[in-house]
Amino acid sequence: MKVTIRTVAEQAGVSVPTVSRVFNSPELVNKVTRERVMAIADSLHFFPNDRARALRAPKRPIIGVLAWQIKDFFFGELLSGINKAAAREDMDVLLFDAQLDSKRGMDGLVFLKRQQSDGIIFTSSPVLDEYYAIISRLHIPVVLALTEGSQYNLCSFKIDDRKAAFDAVGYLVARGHRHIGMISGPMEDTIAGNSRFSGFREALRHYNLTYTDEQLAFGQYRYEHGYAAMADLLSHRDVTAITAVFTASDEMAIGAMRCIHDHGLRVPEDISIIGFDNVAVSDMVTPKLTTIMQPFERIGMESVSYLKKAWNASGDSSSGTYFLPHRIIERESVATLSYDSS
Amino acid sequence: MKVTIRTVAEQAGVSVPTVSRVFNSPELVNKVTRERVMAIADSLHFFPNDRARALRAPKRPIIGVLAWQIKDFFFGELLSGINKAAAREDMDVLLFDAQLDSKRGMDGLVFLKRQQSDGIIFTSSPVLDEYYAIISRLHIPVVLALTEGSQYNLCSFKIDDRKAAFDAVGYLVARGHRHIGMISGPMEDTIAGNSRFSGFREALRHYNLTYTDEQLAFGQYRYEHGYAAMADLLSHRDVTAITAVFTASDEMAIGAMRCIHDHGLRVPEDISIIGFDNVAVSDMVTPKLTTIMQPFERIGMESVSYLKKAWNASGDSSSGTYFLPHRIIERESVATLSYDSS
DNA sequence: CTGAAAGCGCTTACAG
DNA sequence: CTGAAAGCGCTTACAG
Repeated sequence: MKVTIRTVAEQAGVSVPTVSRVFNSPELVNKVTRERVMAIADSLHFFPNDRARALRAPKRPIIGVLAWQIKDFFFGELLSGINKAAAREDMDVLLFDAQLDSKRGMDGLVFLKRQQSDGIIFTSSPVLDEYYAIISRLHIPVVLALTEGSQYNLCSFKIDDRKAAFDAVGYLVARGHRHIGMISGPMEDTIAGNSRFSGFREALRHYNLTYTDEQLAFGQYRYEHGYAAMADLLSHRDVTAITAVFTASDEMAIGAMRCIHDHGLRVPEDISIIGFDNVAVSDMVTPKLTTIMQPFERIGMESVSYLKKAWNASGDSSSGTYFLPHRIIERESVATLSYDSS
Repeated sequence: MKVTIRTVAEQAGVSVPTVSRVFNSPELVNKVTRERVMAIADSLHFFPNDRARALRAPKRPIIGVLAWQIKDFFFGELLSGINKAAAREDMDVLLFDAQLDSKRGMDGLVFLKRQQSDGIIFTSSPVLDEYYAIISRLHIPVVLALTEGSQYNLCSFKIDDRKAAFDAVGYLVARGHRHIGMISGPMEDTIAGNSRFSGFREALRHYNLTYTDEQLAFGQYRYEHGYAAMADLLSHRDVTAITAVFTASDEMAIGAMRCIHDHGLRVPEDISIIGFDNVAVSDMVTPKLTTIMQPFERIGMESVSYLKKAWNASGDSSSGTYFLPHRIIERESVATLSYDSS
């Protein structure tokens, strides 16, 4: 029933090594034999077992990817970058979806290792001590994408979240906004939460803008959280007088825009919104969302290059955080205020 | 450098089989030995090679998934369903991204097979003869998700696209629309293109509505295609008098809504739109999109169950197309017309 | 309870 | 040009 290299050898009346050679170094085998073997292999629908082969022969490198949640809007773009780079470099990629469950994430790390990954790309979720405990025993290079772990001496590729947040506020200020609110991620999230908030806070100070707690609301990055947080912000508008809101994710920005709409106000005429991510949908909503672009595909590709370098440097791979350039994508959700309104 | 079961055995002063037992049937080995081996394995950071193991022992089934384009909005949901079901059933999943390239798709099929997939879920792209030529030699069950291949005797899980399109028109008619346009996928696409158009056409006949070529425009499912197609439809509005448009994908529907907006018209007051898919974003745009829901996660899960059944039935797996129920999700993009407007 | 032997499907020196 | 032998990392009867 099961057809292996051996079945082919028997049918063709040659030895197993000969069949192997037909597939791996055809030039070493006599033309007639080769063609006979090929024909037999074909008629038997033989496919070599790549896993058995990998046991003996040097194999294509395998990149393991740990996804925090595969459904995330940006994950597809990140993975797409990983896949493109891997295809170009003749590597295979193995994916594991943690489904937002950190226990499952830890299992995933072990799974990827046991499946012979030669390196791992760990995405988006903050590195916890429990994760690092595992990572450090893996003895294969691990690179972080869209998250950071400098305290563990891990290398990561991301944008400078703090600076990007600072720039978002700067953009708003340049357009005349002086009262700016923020919808932030949770502070426990050191990357997309805390550091984006810090950049925001720093910018307010830098530009000498007022700040009170009523200018801030929180959400877990999803649409409905953005909606609820905006409702909160709107309820304090009499005291805060905000004319613009910076949001820690595009999805929350879109929720916020809807909330504004439902309150009978308009974006950007009454309130301006600037998002964060530049996921594909931010260009599909009306008004189109002005936002901070994260180069997801590029981050995926850089992560792959890093792993490749780490293998060659075998052992002492450089650590540190590599900031890839972010950029402001100007679209339709931010209005320019005339000066006398400040 | 490389630590295998053998390294552990040597360090622990036991044989290789004993180490193997410690990991696979710990109850068979003496407690002290077991604990010593565990300790050594731990200190050496030993992880068993699951691929070598699979060569000898009965392994967890592997499901290969061929994605047509991983970035597609709905693919994440489909894959999420596959992953959940696979995790529950103790199966592993292997993913290959064709990146819209049918040559790469064919390579992917072979890749998945050679990597020892026990079954394959083939997604979304129509089955071509070249694909089937490969599929038929794989000798493992292949199930289609969101596409169809009854001419090849393949089993598939999807919704009844034709019926769903018919229902979309029915919904519009029930709300008083008599002049209905469509933005269709390409006719060469037998699933999302041709069959949805057929359902549309049939419904027009069934409800006795007029039809001319000017009521139809085409696009490749993306936002910009929807936009362009809508511009086309709008340019003939003086003759077609359409008050509603049925669209073959949500993404095109969203593009169409933007086009209407840019022409100074409003959805749904001036033109109603009904989409197809119910991807996550259709609930995030304004107006929220009324659309046909495809149960992506469920389709993913059913595909997994099918493969499981096919393995047990070993050999003669049932073929045929299984239609999962679609549903109309009523949101904000369709207006109810008063009768005298018809 | 533990080890020696055989083997999973393949590859790669080594002879001839 | 081709085969016999050894081995990749592991597991599983079979003895003892």
